[in-house]
Amino acid sequence: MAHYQAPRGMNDTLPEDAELWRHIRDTAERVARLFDYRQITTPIVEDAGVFLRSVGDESDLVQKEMYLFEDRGGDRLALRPEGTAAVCRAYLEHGMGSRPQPVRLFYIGPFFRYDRPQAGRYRQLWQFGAEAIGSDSPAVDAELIELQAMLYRELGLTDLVLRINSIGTAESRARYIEALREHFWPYLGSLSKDSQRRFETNVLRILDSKEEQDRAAVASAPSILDFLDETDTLHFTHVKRFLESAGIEYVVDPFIVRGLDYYTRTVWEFEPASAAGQSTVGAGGRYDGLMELLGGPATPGVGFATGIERIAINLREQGRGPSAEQAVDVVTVPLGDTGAAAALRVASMLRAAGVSVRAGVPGRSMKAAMRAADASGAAYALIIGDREAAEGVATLKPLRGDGEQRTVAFAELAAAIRG
RNA sequence: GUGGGUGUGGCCUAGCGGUUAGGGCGUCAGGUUGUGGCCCUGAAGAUCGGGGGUUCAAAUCCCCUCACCCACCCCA
Repeated sequence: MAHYQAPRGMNDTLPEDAELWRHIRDTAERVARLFDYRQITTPIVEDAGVFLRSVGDESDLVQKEMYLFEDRGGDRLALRPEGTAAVCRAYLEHGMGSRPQPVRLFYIGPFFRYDRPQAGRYRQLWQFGAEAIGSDSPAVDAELIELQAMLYRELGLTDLVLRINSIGTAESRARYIEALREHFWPYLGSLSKDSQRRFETNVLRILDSKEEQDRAAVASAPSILDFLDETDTLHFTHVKRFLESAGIEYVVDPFIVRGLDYYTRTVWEFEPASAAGQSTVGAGGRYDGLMELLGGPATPGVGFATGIERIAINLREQGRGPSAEQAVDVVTVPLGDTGAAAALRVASMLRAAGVSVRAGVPGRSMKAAMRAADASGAAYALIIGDREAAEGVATLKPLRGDGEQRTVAFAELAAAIRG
């Protein structure tokens, strides 16, 4: 019979990967707390409107990538495709506007996008994200970028390039889009097929076209930075200044655009210097208009999200990450019925004392039991047969390095093992 | 969503029209009496991703399908 497989684009995380994942998550949470960000956990499912209204009806994320379904009560729900809108919904729902501003939050968890899978691109993906809601200060933009940069640095993920841009307000962007249309209009016939389509759907996307034939038209295109109003320009200037004083290297890339409608002003991306394929490791931006889209009062916000799988991929490529899986301290070698019973008691005693113990399977030959103990990587084998059991002792045998085995009373074992 | 590549026991892989589908790693059991790591022996485990077809004969050729991967699209 045909065997079941995990759903397309969704993966099991096996024990050998878990160590790396835990390292990434622990580091992320630690760094977030260093900046006084506190964890928020929202449901994996939201009212579809949370994303439809905020992310933008026209975006690909909503148009073709969102898992939508109706529950038995007829409510229209969505598997969350991203974190920011959900965090903002929670901010409004719980009246966080009356907390000290900005409210600094981080989250980590699975997200869902109905994409065609590829390496580093999955239908269920894990993201770590941080949001600061309630302040439009450029210092907060810089703080988020610094947090994200520190996370990568702490993980040993060098080789990343930070690219930043400002896409202004909805109004200045509208003027820019108009100017882009005018600019590309004369070239339309010579543009690539994709870009001709983008001309209709999303002109901004033409800017990051990889097509050779689009290059000239793109190179001479106007820059969004020339369309920002005075306050947005000033805001961007301050962000850059703060980054400099924080010692964070960046490049301004006026061609960074965003697929989600809610972004305003600052946007940024971290990419491997040797960029290729699904390479963006994390990206963020400011979203001053988002709260109103969700029906709340005008409230500025800024945040980023980073893909755990993509971090893991990059760490593996660079040969970073935790060096070895942690081995158990002790493996018991139970012999005979009385010995097996005693081994169980000793194991629980040791665990209570904080020593990790793998219970050896009774009934095997001693040779097999010792082989298993050795293969486990444990520091000690603890032999408990009928003979030992009768005397209330165990044979403690070091498996690494030299060192003689010795007979130790049950009560002394924990101390003997800890050395 | 578009175009392309790949798919052999848990993992890596040989075979590429007629083989009992071979090997390595791993797993389990042994190598006499309660002691591992090396070595040796043995065992289990594959209808060759799945389904159809061509052929006297298919893991090997063709079609469909599924999954992964690559380039787009898009994004973390």
